[in-house]
Amino acid sequence: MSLTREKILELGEELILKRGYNAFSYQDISSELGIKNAAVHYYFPAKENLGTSIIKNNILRFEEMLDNMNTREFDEWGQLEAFFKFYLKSNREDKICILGSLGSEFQSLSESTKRELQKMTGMIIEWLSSILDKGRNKGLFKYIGDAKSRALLILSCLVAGLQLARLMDKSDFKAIHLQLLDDLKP
Amino acid sequence: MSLTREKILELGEELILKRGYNAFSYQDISSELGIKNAAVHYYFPAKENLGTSIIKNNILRFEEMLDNMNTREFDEWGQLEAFFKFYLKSNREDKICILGSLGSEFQSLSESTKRELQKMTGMIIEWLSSILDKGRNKGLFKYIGDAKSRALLILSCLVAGLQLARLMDKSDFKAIHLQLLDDLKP
DNA sequence: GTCTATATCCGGATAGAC
DNA sequence: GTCTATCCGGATATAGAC
Repeated sequence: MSLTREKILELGEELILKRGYNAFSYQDISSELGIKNAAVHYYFPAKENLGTSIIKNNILRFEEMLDNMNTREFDEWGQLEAFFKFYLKSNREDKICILGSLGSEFQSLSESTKRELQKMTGMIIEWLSSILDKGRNKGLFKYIGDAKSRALLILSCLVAGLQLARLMDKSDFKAIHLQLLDDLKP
Repeated sequence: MSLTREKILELGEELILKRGYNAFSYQDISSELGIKNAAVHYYFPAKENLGTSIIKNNILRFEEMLDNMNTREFDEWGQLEAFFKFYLKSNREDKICILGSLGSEFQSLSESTKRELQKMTGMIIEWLSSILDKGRNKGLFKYIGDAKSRALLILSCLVAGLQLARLMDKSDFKAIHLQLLDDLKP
């Protein structure tokens, strides 16, 4: 694993979350890292390769988080809170969620990037549905309707919550976050 | 009011909602309308003028909707449903909400476009808060917490609901929509 | 693995004719 | 109000040297 490659992935992701996929260039990355344009192309021949790799990276980190929570035997509340923590951190750093960022530019993405984004979104919805379901069965959560619909609602709140809060006032995300928690309490 | 100008505004908005602000060019517009690049620049000298004007247009349409609802004396449920209808229509047309589209690319927008977007978002949140508040006082709605937090939550659901539904499955937006309604029922 | 150099193309924008 | 023509800069991408 090359360090430069890691740095490119990290910076590329930051640019997507802060400015958007179509608003950054390889020059933005190379100048920031003190390398040349061509060096970035060495690792990621085309921009779509970089985009797709960034999503793959996010999938890996998501899976690591799940492993970690399984190891530590988090209950469903704990798992949900751990997930929310990512969003709270993003909010602090003026970053939005990658699902919302790339989702907004979806029609302009390459086919491989689209597929990877769909894969990641599907994984998150599936996981969220499952813990909402298990948690309700245990009496930890209370909500109306089926688990998948509730997962979609909660994920939507988080995704656009970051977008709106960055636009208006960061404390708005706190408000949304608290409402989500309160709504789930039995 | 020039017809060409109207067409540019309309098409520009469609491109923002379908592909994203940074993913369309003046060429996209001129070729589609059968005119030349320079003609678009005649109406909107710089792209940021077009972006800002599109938001101003959206604000006007929002105000018209409010007037219309006042004239017809819609109650709070009726007003909320009319608002939701816009989103259901967008979902059908593979468009997302302009707040989410431009919000995702916020950091890359010009200052005037940013300001206009903030203005529009503020107006919507304020209006939504007020009908949620009035409706609850009348016993039409039921929800936990203050009206503004609830408005932020609902708006977030709608905004990212469209993003996620376009990405995954259009019927996902239906599910979110129904959950929102059910949650508000007394 | 990173560089220089370059090719190619595209996007935003303007000047001036009609 | 729309056109032709053009400029400039920037973005993606590649070839080949080191």
